[in-house]
Amino acid sequence: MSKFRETAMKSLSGDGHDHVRCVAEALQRAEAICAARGARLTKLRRHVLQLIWESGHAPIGAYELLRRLDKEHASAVPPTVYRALDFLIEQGLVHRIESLNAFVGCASPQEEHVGQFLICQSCGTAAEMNDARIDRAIEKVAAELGFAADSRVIEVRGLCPACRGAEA
Amino acid sequence: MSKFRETAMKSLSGDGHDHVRCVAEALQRAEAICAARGARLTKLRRHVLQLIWESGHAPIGAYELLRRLDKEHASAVPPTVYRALDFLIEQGLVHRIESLNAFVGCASPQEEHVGQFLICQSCGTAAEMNDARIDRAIEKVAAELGFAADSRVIEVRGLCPACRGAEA
DNA sequence: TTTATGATGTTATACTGTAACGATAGATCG
DNA sequence: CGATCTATCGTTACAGTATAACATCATAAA
Repeated sequence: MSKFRETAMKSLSGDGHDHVRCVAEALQRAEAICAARGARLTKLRRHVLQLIWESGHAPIGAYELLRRLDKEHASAVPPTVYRALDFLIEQGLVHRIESLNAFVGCASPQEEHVGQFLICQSCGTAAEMNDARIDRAIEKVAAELGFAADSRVIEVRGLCPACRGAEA
Repeated sequence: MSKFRETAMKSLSGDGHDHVRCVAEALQRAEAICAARGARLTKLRRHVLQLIWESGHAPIGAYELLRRLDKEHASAVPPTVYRALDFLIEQGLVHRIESLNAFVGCASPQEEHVGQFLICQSCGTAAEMNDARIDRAIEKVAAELGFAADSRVIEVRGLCPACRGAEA
């Protein structure tokens, strides 16, 4: 498996990635984290998180989540899903992709980190880099300008290894 | 003037920045660039660009532009302003700030560059870094993962030097 | 001057996100 | 256990962002 795929823990049949298991593990991690913090991962929130992970490492929009949620949760409306998203983001279980107005499961919710994403323009997969070198470079330049950096949005678009290969 | 201010060419009265002149120069640059390319900087497009620059280095939303445009351009509706923005972005005269759904004039439209922004959470000013070190760091990490980087969204939020000082 | 193209006008609508308030269910404490 | 308090969720309404589709107009090229 390529490093990108490993990083993205990508599914898409074959390639050694068992996405059913990947989703299950993500949900288990979430349960454990929330339990440890006394945060309430309710049925609804868990369901939204599951739908996000089932999207297969590709960011998914709030209204698409709503459509999928609706099948088992008739009363779902926009605030329903946005409130769940607010909670999940607050707990670090989900990241928002600004350039897509979409949401993706966090690959390592235990660790503090800003989200740094590689987003494939062909297959839609978003992989987290979370590389300290990028962070340091930004911090350095900001400091040179006297700017106190806080949160960051780092979203790189391009082609993942698999899609690069497929293009040739 | 701080490096940040120099970078942002910020206005806000005093501090040595003549924003009226700054706007005029930005429009002149735009005229020259479009003329050289055979691109048509029409009255409408020029007006939108002017409104963006008059916003004073703080990103401005499409609907706010629309409201301001309306005063001298009664027929303006959303497509009017979005089409003008499409043109201006295509010509590299304006950047879109993804995390704000807003638009800001490009500080150096002559040079090819991805937009790298420092955005002050207090005063709203957006300064372009456009630093090759950040670019290289991202390129390197992406390459290690086998990812072919294309466009980037780099938006750092925090406090500019002036607002840091004011907080103390 | 005709014609082709690009720019704008116009209407309608899709997509994204939030405010505000009421109802409910879980936790907490006497 | 029952009262109370608070977080969660239900519900309605609406605000904000963006585009599709087609008509009309203006400019540049032939």
